[in-house]
Amino acid sequence: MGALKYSRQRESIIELLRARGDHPTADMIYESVRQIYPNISLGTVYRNLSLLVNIGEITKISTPEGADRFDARTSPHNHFICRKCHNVMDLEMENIDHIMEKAGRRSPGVIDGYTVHFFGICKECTKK
Amino acid sequence: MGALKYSRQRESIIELLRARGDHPTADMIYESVRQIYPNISLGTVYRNLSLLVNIGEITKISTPEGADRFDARTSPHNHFICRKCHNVMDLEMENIDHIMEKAGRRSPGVIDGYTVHFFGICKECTKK
DNA sequence: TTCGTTGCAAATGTTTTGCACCTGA
DNA sequence: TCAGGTGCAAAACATTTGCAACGAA
Repeated sequence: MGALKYSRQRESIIELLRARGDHPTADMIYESVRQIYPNISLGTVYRNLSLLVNIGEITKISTPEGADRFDARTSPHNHFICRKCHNVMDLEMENIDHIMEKAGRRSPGVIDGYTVHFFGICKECTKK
Repeated sequence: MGALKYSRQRESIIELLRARGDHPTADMIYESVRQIYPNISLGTVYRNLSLLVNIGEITKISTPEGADRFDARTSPHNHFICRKCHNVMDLEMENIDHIMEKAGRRSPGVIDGYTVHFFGICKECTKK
């Protein structure tokens, strides 16, 4: 593949993702960026998101419900997913990288990473 | 919702899932069950899988690549996912439920479960 | 000029659903 | 009998891709 070239669309996507601290879907990002570049297409959003994930600039979060989420925070951290509203939230907790070593002992392959999703009902949904 | 009624299709799906120890997609299950009930439809497979997941008879595994996988093994265990062939494999390892307590301390909601996916290259793919 | 990028639309892959008929209890 | 289950096909989603035009280097 060739060298990356600047694109205001891509820049805008990554900036937006950094500005909002949450974990929007491609479509949510599309709707947001559209307020600045009304002509941007959903395809461009998907193309750039996938490119940014590939170069490690952002992270993709796949959940059992609905579309994939994207995260500008690349430092390792875990997520809480609400079973009711399906929102994905950051989870501040001490490092648990030791589980990788435990998993590696009888693993069917060499482990180079992991993701943990914690499930439950979020505070907002508990109120209702 | 009303009471469950016996159906040979559902029975066949769950038996098949228990027989093969792997984690097939809905379509793989469809193709397998079709050898016994050639008239079964993909819709029926999806409907039953989702029903079985809801009553806790089986488990659904969502991965970043491709269709969801299904697992007849309901006792808690973790999975290894190959970044190359995207196969999902069981991972025998000591219990790490303690991470739930750690996560719960500053969680944005009450945690009632979690899933861990370990990533890497499986033994088969390493050979190639 | 070159080649990555974009907008648009069509295509793909996965999963859900409406409906008329079938079947277990 | 009758509510749940099924097959079929269409619909609903989420995501990818072909292509001609555009734009950064």
